[in-house]
Amino acid sequence: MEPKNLLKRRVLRDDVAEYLMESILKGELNPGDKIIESKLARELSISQGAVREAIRDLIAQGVLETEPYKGTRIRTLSKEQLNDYYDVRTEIEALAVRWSIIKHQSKYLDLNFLKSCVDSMKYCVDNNDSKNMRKHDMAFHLAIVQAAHSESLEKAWNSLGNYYWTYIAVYYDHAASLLQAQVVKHRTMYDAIATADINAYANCVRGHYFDTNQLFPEKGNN
Amino acid sequence: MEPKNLLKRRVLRDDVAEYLMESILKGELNPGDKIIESKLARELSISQGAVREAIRDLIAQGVLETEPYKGTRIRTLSKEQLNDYYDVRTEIEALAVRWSIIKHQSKYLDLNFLKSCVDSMKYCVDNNDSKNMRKHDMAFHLAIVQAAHSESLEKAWNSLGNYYWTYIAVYYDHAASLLQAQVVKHRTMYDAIATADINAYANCVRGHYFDTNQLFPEKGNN
DNA sequence: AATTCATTAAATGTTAAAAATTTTCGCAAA
DNA sequence: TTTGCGAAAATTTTTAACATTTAATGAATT
Repeated sequence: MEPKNLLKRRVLRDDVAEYLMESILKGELNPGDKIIESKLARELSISQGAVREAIRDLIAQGVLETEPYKGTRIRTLSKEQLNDYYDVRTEIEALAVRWSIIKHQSKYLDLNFLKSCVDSMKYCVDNNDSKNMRKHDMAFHLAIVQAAHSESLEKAWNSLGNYYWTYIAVYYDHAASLLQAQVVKHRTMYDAIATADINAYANCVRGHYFDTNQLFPEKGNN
Repeated sequence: MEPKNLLKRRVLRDDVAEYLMESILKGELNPGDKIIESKLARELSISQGAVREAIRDLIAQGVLETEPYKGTRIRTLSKEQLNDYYDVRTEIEALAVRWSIIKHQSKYLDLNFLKSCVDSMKYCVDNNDSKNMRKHDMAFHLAIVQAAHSESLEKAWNSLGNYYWTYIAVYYDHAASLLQAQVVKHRTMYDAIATADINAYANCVRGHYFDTNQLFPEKGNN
């Protein structure tokens, strides 16, 4: 047995970061919006320092962006940047599948869990619960990345701000038909992994482009 | 013309982070060593808050690691972790070369600069200047990653803490013969890129393992 | 009308000190 | 010798106040 840290101590910055993420995911905060340290600190009845630390962490996760003395904003990506993001994420996940199969003989690949994720996604779509749908979506992809059993690969993947962007994409475009298509696509991914067909997985996961013009209609600056 | 930020404002945390990196690179701080905020703050005659922010940034870059209320240490990697790190880095750089050639027709690939990096590396090796040798080494690899013209890919690459680990590997093993071999290897990489031979590059850059048992001899805890 | 320049308010960066937690160390008991 | 307890010291976390910078406003000037 590995002596893992079962219970991690939580510090204030973790709560703030979580609160911010929730606000974003609930749509209360949108890409481009400014985050004012002092205001947020007052709102949560804590000090400015804790907020600053949370902000710094979210910047590292690719969710926020900042410039000295200018303030912090929720990161916005142009359509080119968003497609670039998906390209990189796709390559990393494809690599994860390859390694999980080739390097570790699928030792860390929990097919049952992956299947349950897809099933849950379908359930959520049928019940129009797009929020939880995204959670299962993320769980699916995270499980794949972790199956590669590579700390560095997981680090690289996390630096992309997946949790955020995966949500954003759906937030702006939650047509039921598209969600259904997502489920189908994930089922295909699952099949590819289950049969250890690395090429099939790569092909499936690639070419996953959004009509980002539709996602981010041009609008005035704040 | 793109309205880029030519001059970025510097804040204290940047100076602190730089100071810490220098200390590490000079060998004054070693993997596993603890960093005490209050002591460092006194040493630099600044407040503890600024140190904390710098630490948070270096954690994101994979250089430091921390646990709530327990403090911060310079990250140590087991030999398995170090090899894993190189595996991931290698894949990302190979991908960068592929994209720089296929997606952008080598538009952002500055062959002259790459060549100058290799030449500088050779010069440093001949003059036994391993420190600057590493700088040119890093410049070489960074240029390759940037040639892919992918913001997300560069982000992922940066999250690995390359600057730090590249140095560490050499710090512990600076046999001249090994440095010479490094130059040869980089020349081979350059040739592969110059002739747009993606496979050759991938083959060359792969299998770049260190004898990490030698690099990190077992020793007692601090 | 457009531009420059002081003034001012708001936000970020920085410092310093209090509060909370962990670590250390002495000492008694098994 | 080892183990366990408790107080003191060291360190991290959190707070609160202060300093600096930016952005906006408006008067003065060209």
